[in-house]
Amino acid sequence: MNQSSQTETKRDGSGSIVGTERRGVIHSWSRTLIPTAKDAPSDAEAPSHKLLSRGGFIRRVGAGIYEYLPLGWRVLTKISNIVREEMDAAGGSEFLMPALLPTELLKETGRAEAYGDLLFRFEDRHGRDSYLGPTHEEVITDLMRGTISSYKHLPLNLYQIQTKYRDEFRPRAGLLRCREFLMKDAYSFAMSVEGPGGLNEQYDAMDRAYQRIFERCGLDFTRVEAESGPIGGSASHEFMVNCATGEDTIMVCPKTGYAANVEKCETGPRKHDFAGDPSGELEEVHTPGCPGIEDVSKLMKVKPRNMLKTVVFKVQSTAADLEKFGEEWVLAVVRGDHDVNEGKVRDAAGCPVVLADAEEAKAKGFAIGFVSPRAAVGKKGVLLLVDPDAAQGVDTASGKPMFWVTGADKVDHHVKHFNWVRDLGKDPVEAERAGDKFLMVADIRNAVEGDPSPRAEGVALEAKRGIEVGHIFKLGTKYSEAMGFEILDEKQERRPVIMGCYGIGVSRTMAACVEMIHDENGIVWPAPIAPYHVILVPMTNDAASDVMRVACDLSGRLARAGCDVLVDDRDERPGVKFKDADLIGVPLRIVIGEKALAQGGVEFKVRTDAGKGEVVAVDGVVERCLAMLG
RNA sequence: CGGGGUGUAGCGCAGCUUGGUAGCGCGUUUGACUGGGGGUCAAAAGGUCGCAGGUUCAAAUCCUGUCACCCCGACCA
Repeated sequence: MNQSSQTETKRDGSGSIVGTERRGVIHSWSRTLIPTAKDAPSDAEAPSHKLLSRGGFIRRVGAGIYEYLPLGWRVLTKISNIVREEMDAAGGSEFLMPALLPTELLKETGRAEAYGDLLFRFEDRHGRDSYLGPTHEEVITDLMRGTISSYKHLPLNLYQIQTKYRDEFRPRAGLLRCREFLMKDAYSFAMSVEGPGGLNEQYDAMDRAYQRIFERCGLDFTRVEAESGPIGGSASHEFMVNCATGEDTIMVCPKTGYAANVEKCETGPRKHDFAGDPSGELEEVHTPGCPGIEDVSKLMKVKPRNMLKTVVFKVQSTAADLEKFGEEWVLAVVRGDHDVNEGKVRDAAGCPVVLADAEEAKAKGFAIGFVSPRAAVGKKGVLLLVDPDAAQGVDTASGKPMFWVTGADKVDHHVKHFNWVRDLGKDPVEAERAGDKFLMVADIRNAVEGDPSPRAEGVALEAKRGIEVGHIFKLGTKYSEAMGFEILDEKQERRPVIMGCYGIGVSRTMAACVEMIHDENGIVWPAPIAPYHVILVPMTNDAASDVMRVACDLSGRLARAGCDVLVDDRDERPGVKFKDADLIGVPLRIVIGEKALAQGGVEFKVRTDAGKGEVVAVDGVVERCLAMLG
């Protein structure tokens, strides 16, 4: 086998094994597998799922598991190759790690627990605990600590394109949320954050590479600031394909271009004022079995925006930290129609926090589900954090006293007419003025549409939907410290290596592209990732005909010019071929029929144009294609 | 994990209430006619009705269990 492949290399017409110009492929529809269908499987809902299924790109094997048929694989290969080129250009080296891994690897970072049920775990026949990799930080850190021993080996950036596994509770939307999916993951290693070869430089290089990758793929995308999430680390950006059907919400400042996901998005300054007269006598209401805002809202017929939501956090830190911070609990208060943001609570409190364990909080005297801001007063070591929109004594819209409903601090009860000054247990206006360190007003909620932009005064944030296709993180030393990946620097000091990690959901990108752009006839591929650039539709498949001769000649010329060509040589009626050509979304269609051919022409049509297309001289059509494909 | 739903031919579905010969459309095969946006006619192939028990002379249909899958929610690099 080796021998024959060597021979073939020599037969390559170029006589060289490097630097040859790319030659396109020519495939016949009848000699590949493109099972198009009129009906999508009944479980397909998302447009990308329906169209990729109907077009014969993918086929479902099990929940969240898909076969990539030739058409689908061609698209994935094209995306992968763009990713490869840009990663290599940015200094990355491709390699491959296993997907099947011993769970032992996760011991040092504790991520088997952190991932929980999302991790595909099982025992092999010898009883060894194993898992299928959802990501590979531990694996590569383990590799590197056994391989790299000097700062002279750094900086480095390694990447792989590989199948990943996540045991999603609910896979959905076809390729958009799978249990098995194709992903590119890259990892960078550096000795410093700043300076040449440092993390920041590597991160910026990846940032630029990602922008080029998604531009080259022909995607309309937004780069947003993001929370780094469970992977950990210090800075992070997401690349979102702009698409109204996207699962993720991003916030955009229309003036400055600032963009962030809802979790990360800052808000501009918002005014607050606790002062204001009570809207009425404090009144207790029986709300049995209604700990949630929505239930209470329905039961009491009160709008969520008139309710105060109080969420109990526990400070998560060492005894020494406790001494320093002097607080053990954090009560975060936001308006009922807003969501508390844990990251912002952490930043405002100045220490790590976790959502309190219900039992533990109850033991401390918090009536979980029925807590009010008053619960913070009179207890030792409880910080009261209030979002500006909740810290209002007057309803700014009407000018009337603000009507608040909040918990009654006992199970199954809420109160009406809560007033900050009268009912808190201490005067918040006075407390603020005196610099009370157990009362703070700060932005602690997720941004919503209409919030003031943090970057431009008087400009409101807009909400947009997107599909996350890329994510880059500055990891820092999280993994190298946990796993003892330290090497000597030029001063002979042992230091943990500084890491970054960079992911692209390759299979998700394919689906996101279909979500982003399609029409009632089918998929519309951007040329760089289309499975074929041109589909030739001969109106007869009689091999001896002029039509077929021209089809052969044209496909050869197109391929030599670098176009991937699909020849629809099926014995089907024209209507069927046209419908299928539109469905699979090939950017250019050339119909070769006797009538036009008699005048030396063929019909040239761009996928998104209506009608038959335009008659172009056979001799000029290759150039025309190349011009259109840019 | 909570709520709802579905498993019948490759795909989409009917039949189940009221037990008795397994059906329709698309697709597939053969033949003829056709031939520029999913054609027409004729013939044919293809199903242990998710699986396992039970009731019954008889189960796709009723009962019990089980598995799988989907939708909404919760969760989510």
